[in-house]
Amino acid sequence: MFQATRETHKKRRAKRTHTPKKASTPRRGLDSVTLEDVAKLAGVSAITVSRALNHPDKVAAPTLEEVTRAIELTGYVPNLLAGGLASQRSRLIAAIVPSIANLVYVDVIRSFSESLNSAGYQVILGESGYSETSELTLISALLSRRPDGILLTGVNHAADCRRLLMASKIPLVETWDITPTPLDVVVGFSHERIAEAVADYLAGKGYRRFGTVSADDYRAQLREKALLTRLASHGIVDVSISTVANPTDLRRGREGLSRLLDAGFRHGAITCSSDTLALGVLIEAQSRGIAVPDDIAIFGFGDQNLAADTFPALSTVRIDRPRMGRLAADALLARIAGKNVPEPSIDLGFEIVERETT
Amino acid sequence: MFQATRETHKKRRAKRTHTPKKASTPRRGLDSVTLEDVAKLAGVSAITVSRALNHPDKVAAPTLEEVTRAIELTGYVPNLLAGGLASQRSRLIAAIVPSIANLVYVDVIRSFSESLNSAGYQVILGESGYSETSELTLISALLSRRPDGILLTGVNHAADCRRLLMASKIPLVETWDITPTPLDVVVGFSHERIAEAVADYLAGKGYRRFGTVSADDYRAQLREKALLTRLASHGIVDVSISTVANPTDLRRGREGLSRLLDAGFRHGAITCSSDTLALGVLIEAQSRGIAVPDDIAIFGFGDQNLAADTFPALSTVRIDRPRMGRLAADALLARIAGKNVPEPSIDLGFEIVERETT
DNA sequence: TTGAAAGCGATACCAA
DNA sequence: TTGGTATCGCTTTCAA
Repeated sequence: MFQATRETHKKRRAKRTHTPKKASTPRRGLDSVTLEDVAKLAGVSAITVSRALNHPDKVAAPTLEEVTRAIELTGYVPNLLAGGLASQRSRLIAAIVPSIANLVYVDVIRSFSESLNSAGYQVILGESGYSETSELTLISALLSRRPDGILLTGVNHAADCRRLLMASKIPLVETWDITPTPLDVVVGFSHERIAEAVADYLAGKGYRRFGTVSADDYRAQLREKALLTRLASHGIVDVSISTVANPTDLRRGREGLSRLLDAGFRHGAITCSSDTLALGVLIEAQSRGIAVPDDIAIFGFGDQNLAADTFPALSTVRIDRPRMGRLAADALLARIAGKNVPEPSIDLGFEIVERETT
Repeated sequence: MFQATRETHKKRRAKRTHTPKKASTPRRGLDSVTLEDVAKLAGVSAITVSRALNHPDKVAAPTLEEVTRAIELTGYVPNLLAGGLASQRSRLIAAIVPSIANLVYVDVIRSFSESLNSAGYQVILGESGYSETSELTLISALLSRRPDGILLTGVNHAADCRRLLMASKIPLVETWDITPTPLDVVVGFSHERIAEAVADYLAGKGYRRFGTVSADDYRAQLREKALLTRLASHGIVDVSISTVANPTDLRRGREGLSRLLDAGFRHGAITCSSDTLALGVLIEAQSRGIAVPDDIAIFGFGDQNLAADTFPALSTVRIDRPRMGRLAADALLARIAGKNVPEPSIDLGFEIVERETT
């Protein structure tokens, strides 16, 4: 039966050709059923099927029912390459993260994707961090899919990236940082302000000796630098620094503490650029019989589930990552809808989570 | 200058129209430069530019150079929606994982993506695990992008999913499990055999009392069941079971041990469905002053960096996840190239990693 | 509410 | 080695 439909269809196509040639090879797989096949079966035109799918409210109820039945019967799967090309809307969102192996970024992407999925979009991920391909190459590759929107991590991008992104005119949201001059919209927080808050907090508690265990990562270093500056303004300059490679894991945290101890650090406060590192430091401390937080206090960052309630000796800075993802999605959807977001710079803020008597 | 080019182009288009109408709205953003614009500038035809991009070896060197220059000058970004539609090759691979928040799956996806990226493909991820949308919906959504290949996690799929996938005729690789009857190709290992090996190993060490801390997850439960069966064949039936929710994290591991202790477990071996859980169990044990592995021995699964060298009290089962990703990519590429993979069922195997005197 | 015709930007096929 | 022409499957615009 579909065979017959197929033939008719083929003939019509052939007729349109001025110099008819051999019929093109029959379509296979998913494209063996097209909108037109569904339309034939439902006794309507292709465009009506398209409407039934994309604007069901613009189609009469009985027609809609007929079409729906035909779609199920044929097992029709829309071709979004064709649809996207025709409509100039790919329903694709590109998201660039430093690493998908880092839970803090993944948390954001998950809530971001969730929001967008329910709005009919799919998210395609690009990893910028630890690969050899430049960010420009990555962005170009993603742009060739003609995404309707883009999520970027951070607010610092190479000049050629900025240029390309601006030229593309695609709605864009930057995350994980804040700036008064976003490319388009930004949803994030100030790493400097966080570092200052932590410095003030710990200095206020009376700590005078400090250690840091930070990942070799742009934002981690940003916080560390701001921390040192602020501590200095409190008159504190006795800070041991340990930088560890990405990705951060417990082992690196353990190593970080070992190195601080090697460098002569004994008592005081240690700030870590992630909760994973903080936990590694805690584990190393415990295995060496160092009392936490009595001998050393440990401060993390991110409020990864890890640290939150499970390890009462760890204080940390809470970032509402799911919220960042949701707000980023909302902002992007608004921009895609053509709205000019009233506030292009959204500060999520943060919260210092105290544990025990850090 | 491009402005002029634009006009010419428009006119040509208009001529082809039988009933000429208002010129269509000018293209914006990325599509403001098309293949044809580049071609004009390079003084060749569109198809030649296309060749220069996709089959540079089929284009004369001087032409290629000319075209390359024109591409740079114009900032041309190919439109893969159009290209994919015309060529029936999207250069997109869909990968479905239970969760992107679980490092073990991410490890595989990363090496998988890396291989595919260098072969000119992009990977689009779908999360099947913890969402409300059914796997069928997810697969349909991904199929509408017309991927050239698909990666699936696991070998058990609902009947309607199998049907849809078979009908799509898209090359497919299943992972994380093994079966003599894959849908297409499978790269993985036998969870049963692993569980049996662990059971034999621990029974051989003389352990007679067991506890398990397993995630509420298909493959974890598969292993647990096989473990129990095998232990029973060793005459061991004294097993306390603790099932924890996904995603597994350290807290859940701690809780798992607490529950086993509540249930009266005191000495013996504990097998965990992930290294994260195992580490949580270890941490809880240490905080309670329980000696590991003297009082209780802990066995993990996966050889997550976490456990490997950093925690010498933990034994585990090593799975070569990056290799799984690479092999999956290779198999998929072969299938896309139309080759019939000689061995459609690739067993990765595993390795028991002993630590201290478990 | 529905349909006809004209593209969307690129590639395949054949011819030159 | 290069180019003309006809699609690819769908949506837009406009008309009925």
